[in-house]
Amino acid sequence: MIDDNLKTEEKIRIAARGEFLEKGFNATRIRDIAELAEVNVALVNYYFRSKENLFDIIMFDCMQDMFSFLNKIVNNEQTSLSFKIQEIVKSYVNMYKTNPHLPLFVFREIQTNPDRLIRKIGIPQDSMQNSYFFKQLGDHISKKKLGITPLHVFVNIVSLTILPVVGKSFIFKMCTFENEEYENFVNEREALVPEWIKAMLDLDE
Amino acid sequence: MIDDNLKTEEKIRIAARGEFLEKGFNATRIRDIAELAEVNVALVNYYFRSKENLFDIIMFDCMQDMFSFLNKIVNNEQTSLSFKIQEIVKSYVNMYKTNPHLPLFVFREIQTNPDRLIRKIGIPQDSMQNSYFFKQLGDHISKKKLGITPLHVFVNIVSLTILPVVGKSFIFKMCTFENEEYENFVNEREALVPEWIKAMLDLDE
DNA sequence: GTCTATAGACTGATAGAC
DNA sequence: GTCTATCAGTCTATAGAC
Repeated sequence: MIDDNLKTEEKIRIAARGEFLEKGFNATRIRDIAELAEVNVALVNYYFRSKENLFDIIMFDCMQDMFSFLNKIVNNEQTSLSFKIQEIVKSYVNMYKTNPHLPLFVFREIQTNPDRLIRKIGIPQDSMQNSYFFKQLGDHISKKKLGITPLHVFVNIVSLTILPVVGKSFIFKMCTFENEEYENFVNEREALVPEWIKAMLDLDE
Repeated sequence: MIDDNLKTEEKIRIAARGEFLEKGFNATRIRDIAELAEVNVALVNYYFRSKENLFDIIMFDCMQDMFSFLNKIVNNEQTSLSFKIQEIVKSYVNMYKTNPHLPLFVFREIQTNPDRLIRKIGIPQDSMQNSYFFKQLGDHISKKKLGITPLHVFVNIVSLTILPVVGKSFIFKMCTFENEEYENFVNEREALVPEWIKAMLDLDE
């Protein structure tokens, strides 16, 4: 599974990420990480000092994966509203394909231990409300005299895109699905969600 | 916090639910449950035999809370499409107020241990796809010739309503909020989400 | 850097007195 | 039913040999 040619440190990192994302901090054992990485247990502590420290490193990466591209999209002053909407949706659908456990993991861990994360991971507060995207949305909404706020629109985009990922098991519980079918379902939404949002905003182009 | 006049068994049950919902199975310690319930540690095992058994009981209740009202709404042949949409949204917003941790907890635990849950908790498979609600949606969609499926609509309703709950911490990460403000935000959505869904469906009444 | 062996801490569960 | 005391198991972390 994990490439043998990688350095030990990297093998541990990859294995740890897989385990933490799937099981969370408490249910993950250092022994499992070591086994998955095909290295000796003691090496995990040798390279990363403690389980908690290793977790923080993985978590930092995850937060980056979850937020950093978003900041790039929403602060680009060269792109249109509808382009930004498409990009956000596309990015999260893509995340689903490469990292299906990521959003649920991040949601849960922020909630479980918000202090540590806010302290360690430097995502600027208010990064959304001060973004160029929110300014564009605000201008558009007042021009069209719609009875909503930029925040509702943003939350709608995220909701329609991410819930099918974090709530996959919930949906599977009520509807029969093959995994492959579900992939199609999510792919369909990559095109549909921007359409729905644009309709909500009475946005043409 | 927990009423002293309750029977011991009930005090433990309430405390356990609080702990499991907030921290999940692994991060919860029997000792914490006992402390919160203000009873001796040994009594938790006396009444519930094991931590796992206690968890299963709590989980069963949670699944009921999460799914049972939904089945009632979607299989009612007397109510209109738009009424059903409103009811689903209202029920989940209400759940947010009384049980804010419930959806995230359920999502996570179904994913972590899907087998056990499917075995023990008797929610009929396909309950959604065979529901009267899906039939109504299907009829309406083909009448209006819309390019979507009932499942997309249902997922949209759940997404727009539940993501602000499960992803609360995510949203807090990017936007400054007081808890009270956020409650308002969710309340606004209780009226907005049905409007958005109806617009999506080109539904008048 | 990598291994074995083990210390040290924590947790779930129970025996037995009241 | 409730309590104290304790066992048995598991896990992280490290000391020390190679």
